[in-house]
Amino acid sequence: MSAEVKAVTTPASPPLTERQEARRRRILHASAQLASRGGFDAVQMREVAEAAGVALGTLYRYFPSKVHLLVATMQDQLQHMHTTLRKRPPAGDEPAARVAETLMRAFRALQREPQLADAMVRALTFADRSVSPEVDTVSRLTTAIILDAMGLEHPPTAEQLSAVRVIEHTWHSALITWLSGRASIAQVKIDIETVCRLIDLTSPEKS
Amino acid sequence: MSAEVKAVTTPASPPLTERQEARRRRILHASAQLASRGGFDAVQMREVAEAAGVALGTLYRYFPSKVHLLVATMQDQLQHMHTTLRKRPPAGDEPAARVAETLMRAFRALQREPQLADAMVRALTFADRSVSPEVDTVSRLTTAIILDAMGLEHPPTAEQLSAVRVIEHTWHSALITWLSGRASIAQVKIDIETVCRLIDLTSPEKS
DNA sequence: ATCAAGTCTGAAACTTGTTCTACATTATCC
DNA sequence: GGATAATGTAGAACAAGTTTCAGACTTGAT
Repeated sequence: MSAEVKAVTTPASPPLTERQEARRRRILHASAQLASRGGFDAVQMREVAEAAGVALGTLYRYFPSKVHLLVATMQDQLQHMHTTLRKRPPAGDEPAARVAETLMRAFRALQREPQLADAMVRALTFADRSVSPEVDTVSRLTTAIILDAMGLEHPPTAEQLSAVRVIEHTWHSALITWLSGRASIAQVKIDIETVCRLIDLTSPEKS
Repeated sequence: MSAEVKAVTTPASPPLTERQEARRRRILHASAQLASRGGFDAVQMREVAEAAGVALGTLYRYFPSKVHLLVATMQDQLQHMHTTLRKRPPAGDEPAARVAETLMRAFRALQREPQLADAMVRALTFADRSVSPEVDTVSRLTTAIILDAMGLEHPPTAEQLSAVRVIEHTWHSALITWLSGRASIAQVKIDIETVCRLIDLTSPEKS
């Protein structure tokens, strides 16, 4: 029904034991919890460690910096969102409309936890080179969501991939302007819809 | 020759004395200097203060946080760039081509001081609500540069403004992915060119 | 010239991300 | 089951952004 979508997973270098997996979960949960309350600033490493029942040193062994932690948190949340979005695929006829609908749905989901969104997005854009692999994973996840929404019959062309990248850029940046109170939701909607026009423009079936 | 472009300036609440203006300049200069060396991390408030020959408390009176300082630095650099770009307007026939050319020129200018670019852009996207006015000024400056490059005869339509916003989003976000080593210059170029197609798409003279 | 208000300085204190150390616990391998 | 390496813990220590404060200096009005 739609082009094959490769699973986006982390390589998970050394397999974790059960207790380690549980620790990791507890940490991510604590991180999301604290972020939901007070955003980026409220995610304090000592508090995360305490809430997760883990020593500070251990927290740093699992996530080498606050930004790593929050980017991993975003990865986690995006996974959820991806599976949720997949359950009810968008209804529009045109790929552009479907992508716009999907992104606005994702946007409304983030609206429900604006502080959490703030923490994750700020971490994402603040990340430096040392976090590139993790940020890349998030980027691939986002790409997967958009491609999924397009519902292509064939693998995307290079042009389409470029359009998707631009959509991603717009998505992140629009999110930031909204989170920092410099753009209204209506404006974000317009921007998303505007950029989604690029999809039709780069569709190989265009007349 | 082109639609009127309002000057983009800060309101400059209380007029500064000469010595204060000089201090402000020294601070911004020190900030840019340090940023050029080691990027965001190298701009340490104590060092900026010392290099500018000013007490730490004074630095904080002029710029209430490191992010404020770097955003102001960006404002400053953008002003320069704007006047520089204006000297030799882009040559293309189509507005889209002119905008793409202008942005790539700006991009190459930033390439010459990648660390400085890093510091400014990271600060810009990391800025929270307390920096909104300053970030807004930067945004207006960027918009002015793009509108200038378009060389419109008439004031832009709402659709065009939306396209310009999307271009700005893409510009910032693409810059970030390049700065953090996740995208090549070639890729940035493609993304810029892709998004600039929106300009033609939203041109009122379209057939 | 003088007084008051506002500004600047130098230095210390405080906060939070990050690193380090000495020791305890757990896992792995023989 | 015991040696041993890896992992986890508690807590101190360090780094850099931010705040605070007492005293010195400028400035503007009278």
